[in-house]
Amino acid sequence: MSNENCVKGKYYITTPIYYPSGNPHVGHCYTTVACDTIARFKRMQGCDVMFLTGTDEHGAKIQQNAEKAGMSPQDFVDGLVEKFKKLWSFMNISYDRYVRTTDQYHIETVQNILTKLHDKGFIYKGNYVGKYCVPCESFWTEKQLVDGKCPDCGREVIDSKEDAYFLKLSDFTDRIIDLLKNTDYLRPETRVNEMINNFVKDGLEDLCISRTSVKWGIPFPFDPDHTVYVWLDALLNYISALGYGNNTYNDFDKFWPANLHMTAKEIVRFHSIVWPAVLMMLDIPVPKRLYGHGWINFNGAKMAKSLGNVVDPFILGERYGVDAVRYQILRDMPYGSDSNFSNEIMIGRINTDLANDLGNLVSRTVSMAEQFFGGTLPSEKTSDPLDSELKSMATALLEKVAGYIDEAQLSLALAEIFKVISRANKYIDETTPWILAKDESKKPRLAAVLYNLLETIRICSALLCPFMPQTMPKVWEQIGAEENDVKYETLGTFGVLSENVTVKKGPVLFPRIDLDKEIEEINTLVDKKPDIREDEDLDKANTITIDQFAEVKLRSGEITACEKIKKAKKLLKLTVDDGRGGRQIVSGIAPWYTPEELVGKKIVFVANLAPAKLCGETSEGMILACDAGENDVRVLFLDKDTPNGSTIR
RNA sequence: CGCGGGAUGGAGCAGCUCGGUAGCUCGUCGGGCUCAUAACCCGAAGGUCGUAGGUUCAAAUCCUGCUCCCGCAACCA
Repeated sequence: MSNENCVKGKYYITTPIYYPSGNPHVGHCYTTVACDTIARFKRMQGCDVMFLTGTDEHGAKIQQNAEKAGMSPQDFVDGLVEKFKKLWSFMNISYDRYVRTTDQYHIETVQNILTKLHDKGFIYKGNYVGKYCVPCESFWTEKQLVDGKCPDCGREVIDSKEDAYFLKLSDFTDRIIDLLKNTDYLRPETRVNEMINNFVKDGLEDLCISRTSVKWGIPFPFDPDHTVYVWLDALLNYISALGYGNNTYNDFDKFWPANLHMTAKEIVRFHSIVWPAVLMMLDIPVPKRLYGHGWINFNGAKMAKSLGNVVDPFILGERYGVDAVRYQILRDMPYGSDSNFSNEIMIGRINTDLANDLGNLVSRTVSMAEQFFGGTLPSEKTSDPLDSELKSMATALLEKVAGYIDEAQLSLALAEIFKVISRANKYIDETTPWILAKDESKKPRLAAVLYNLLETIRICSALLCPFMPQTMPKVWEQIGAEENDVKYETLGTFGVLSENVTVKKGPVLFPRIDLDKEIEEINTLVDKKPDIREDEDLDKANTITIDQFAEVKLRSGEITACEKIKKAKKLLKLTVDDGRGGRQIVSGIAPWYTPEELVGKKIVFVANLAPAKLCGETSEGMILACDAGENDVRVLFLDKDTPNGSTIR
């Protein structure tokens, strides 16, 4: 039953391909660690697993960032890919294949598919009469515009009549609705309504899939002036990496359709609508399951003792151990919704679950076997009714865990395992082995108790191995389990370890962390603020001339009136005396300033900024303010006697 | 009325589909034990289940209004 998901003997699981930007934090690790755990579990079950991850390397942003860094885009992404691979190897990610959208075979596939879709009439050339936002390099339909402005940045959009290619999504509205509503393709179910209500219900719109402004992309084979929209490029990785449309790999027939696409919730839209539609166009079956998980939230947790947060997975892994990090992020992610992360939560998990419950259980069990029997259990054993609950819980565990893993409910799988671990600790209290040890005639009973504990540990640790692949083999060494004792087939059975098993105490598996001490150390780490240097370097690399600076006209002014814009959360509407006729400036400082405290204040503003409309209000200029920490802003105020409208230089 | 999620003992959550003694983890307090990583086991305190109504013999659970939070969207000229 739990094998249903790999009856064919194969299991194909994917992470999204990551868009390499910024420093990786624990959030980035979640999807990948989750997939890794499932992949490892499936391998244990005997499935032929293909676990794919990779990077999404095209697009305007990459191009820009490369330019800023003074590198070619290819060199730039090569460097980033190394970072990712280093992280994955550090986190013990057992991916089978790593796809890059700049790989030749992927490009080949994308171009082949474009030709195919074009031939089939699903791609057509249109005269794009939509709106284009230059800074965002994005096209928008009239419907998408907000107050006639770019919905992404709010700037003016221009009419664009350039040639563009479109993907005929509109033909697939009904089939997509059917897929979302009547199959279990998209999970959790709450996302189904969200997608249908927001994007599908009113009919899908054809998707513009070409860009002429972006050079760093895959050119259309039949029109090389156009490059492919990055999302289409990216989605195709799931089949290009199997060899669809190229000759580099030859695994498509074997592994497609994918068993599970794992993604974070914000990209469910592309995976639940565009991706299946493309597959339908190609007459390829859709994947079996798309799972959109929540996010790891970093500021949701109030920090009781003002512990600074470190979210760099390398630092976390070094301090607490990679397995502990893997455990915590999987353990605390609930089905479908978001989870919180903080160093305190992490330390709590390590101390209670890993150190106190699991680590200590192994430690006390092995230790007793050594003290009472010199490490090797005798054959003669006496059972007792007291054993039955522990035994039945341990033997029933496999099926429960396998079921949860098939549903991608990793936190529940872990909870289930730790229930058994907890039961084992209780069992020790019930059976009081240290008392049995004092009575020579009770030795057979004592041997049985210890054996039952070792068996429970064997089953739990084997099931935990996909979650914590580094530490569990150390457990097996201690409890004297051979390779054959932790095979999947043995995990539903009690009594697999040799009756004369020999244990060997080893080092502490998960050291307890002293919370107060750790807080101090973490805070000194955080206090160093290493970001500043990076900023300076960036500044030095991006110098401007004095003439360029002179183009920005800064002036002084006085706020004569101020009110909140009702529709907006962050906007204040300021009336500013600029020494001339006065002007209106809209500013996003409502979270930090009330209108009352601003009236009468002298400020600095940019006088020659192009006017813009924000939430329906015109803004002629921008007032200067500075970031004052994580989530704080301070406006630059001038002395009261500063004349209005004078030039600042 | 843009879309959606949420409000349950100090913290984080489950229960709500199919109404009927409010459960789990952490924390706190008390006890037990000593094999163990000051770990483990037991017990206790602590909740009028956001608010106001309605349906019902009975509502955390169904219906309606309201308040507040959080995502998305909008938005920091």
